[in-house]
Amino acid sequence: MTSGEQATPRTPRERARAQTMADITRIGRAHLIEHGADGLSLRAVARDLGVVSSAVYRYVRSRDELLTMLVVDGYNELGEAVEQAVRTVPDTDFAGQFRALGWAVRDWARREPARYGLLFGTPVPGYQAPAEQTTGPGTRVIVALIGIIERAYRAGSISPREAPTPATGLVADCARIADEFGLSAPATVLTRGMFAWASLFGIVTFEVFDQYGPGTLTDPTELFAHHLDVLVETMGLGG
Amino acid sequence: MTSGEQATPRTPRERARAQTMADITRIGRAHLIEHGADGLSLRAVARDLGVVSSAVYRYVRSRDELLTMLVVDGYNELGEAVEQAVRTVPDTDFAGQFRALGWAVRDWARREPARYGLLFGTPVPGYQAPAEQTTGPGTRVIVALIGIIERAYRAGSISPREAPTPATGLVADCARIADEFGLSAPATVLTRGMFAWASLFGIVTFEVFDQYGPGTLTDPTELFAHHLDVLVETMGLGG
DNA sequence: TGTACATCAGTGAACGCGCGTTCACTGATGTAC
DNA sequence: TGTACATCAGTGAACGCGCGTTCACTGATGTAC
Repeated sequence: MTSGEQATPRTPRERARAQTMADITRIGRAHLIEHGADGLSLRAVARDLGVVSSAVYRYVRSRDELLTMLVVDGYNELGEAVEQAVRTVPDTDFAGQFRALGWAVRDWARREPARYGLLFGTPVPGYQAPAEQTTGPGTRVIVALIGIIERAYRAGSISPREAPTPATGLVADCARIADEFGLSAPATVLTRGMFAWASLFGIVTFEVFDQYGPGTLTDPTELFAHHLDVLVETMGLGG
Repeated sequence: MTSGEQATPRTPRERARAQTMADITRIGRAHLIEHGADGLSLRAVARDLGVVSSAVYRYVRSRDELLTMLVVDGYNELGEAVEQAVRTVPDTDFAGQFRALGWAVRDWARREPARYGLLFGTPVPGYQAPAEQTTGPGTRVIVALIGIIERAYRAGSISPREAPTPATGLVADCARIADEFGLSAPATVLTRGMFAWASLFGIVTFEVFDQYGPGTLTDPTELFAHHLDVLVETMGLGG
């Protein structure tokens, strides 16, 4: 627990403040869903909160700070969902763990398309998420994915391919990352993990942003399941 | 040539009108780049055009119509770039054609991140691109991709895999699409094409929207090249 | 070739709207003695 | 336990801003005879 944070609110005032903070986040989420990141306005939030617009500044320094709160909130909710999903799969079923991760991302994205868009869609012009607050929550999915790959590799459950060979700079990047996270998996395995990572979000984005075109698919779930199968195969995670 | 269109402007007035239309598109592009889709405003375009705001309504019915113009414009420029790139590769080098397609998409996206975002990023809330105008230009990339796959299949240059097997509904979808476009490639080949399609854009989006995180990669080009290699392998296009 | 009329580009004012943010203030809640 | 002071939530007015869109208009360009 950081010293700046309050464990549990003690006084009524503190409880009220925590409640209002939660309300603001909730209302902000709703506005994000309805009007997108650009349509998110402190005045509108104040209106829904039943309070005069300037009062919101007691809780939030600026519109951008509210946006950051919602970004962090989104990353954490997604991260939670993914970690939770992976945990439900037996320890040695690595393909199953990856599939669970994939489904969790997709489910969350379909449930929360606007918030998914905020995190993985077009950057909001003029807004840059502050790294100190965003990095941790923003890396939970890739950390979970790397965890699966590393455990699978150590268990000998991954079949590395020689081809295609990553370029030398890329191999160096992988070595640095492996060092940083204490990984034993080689570059050929890690680059395929990065491929799976980017592909997964591409596949989810295509579905959530409706890029397949109308009437192309009778059941997008089937296509997603197929894509996951291909990714499992590509990563060499076996069946 | 549709009857409503003008081949070449005959009168000075017509020439001036065509010029102004082109100026509006050009200025709109610039504003899109600087302020995003939400920041695109007719008043600002008018200002840059050196004209009073209401004058723009002589050329464009509404803000949404301008947005549609820019969407179509973007799709066409990307489509042009992709088709052009594919053409430069020898007829029988199907892997090379796919790689050329991939690089063309990436190059355009990196050159035009804001317009790429308009086409493949978060949907603009409250705006729905009209299908009649968008569908044609919007499908040029996937049509080019399907073309490569189909020609490769007919030439026997694609090695189909049995596993993973697409679900029955998905197979039916593929049959319908194959029928519509006169394709002979089976579902197992087509679904991998769809995988490559979505993956490719996911990979490009990750790079353009900066999802890899700062300092992770020394040279993103190497990673992209690697990803393309993996996709070529996944599609069974050989080397 | 000249004239009368129709078409069209662009003007300027106006409508009603929502936004972020600041500031001096009131009144309630919390705390130290 | 009671009082004096400090803290804080929320008010209301104001600032200056930009937006989309409509409308009656002027003056230039195009066209039919």
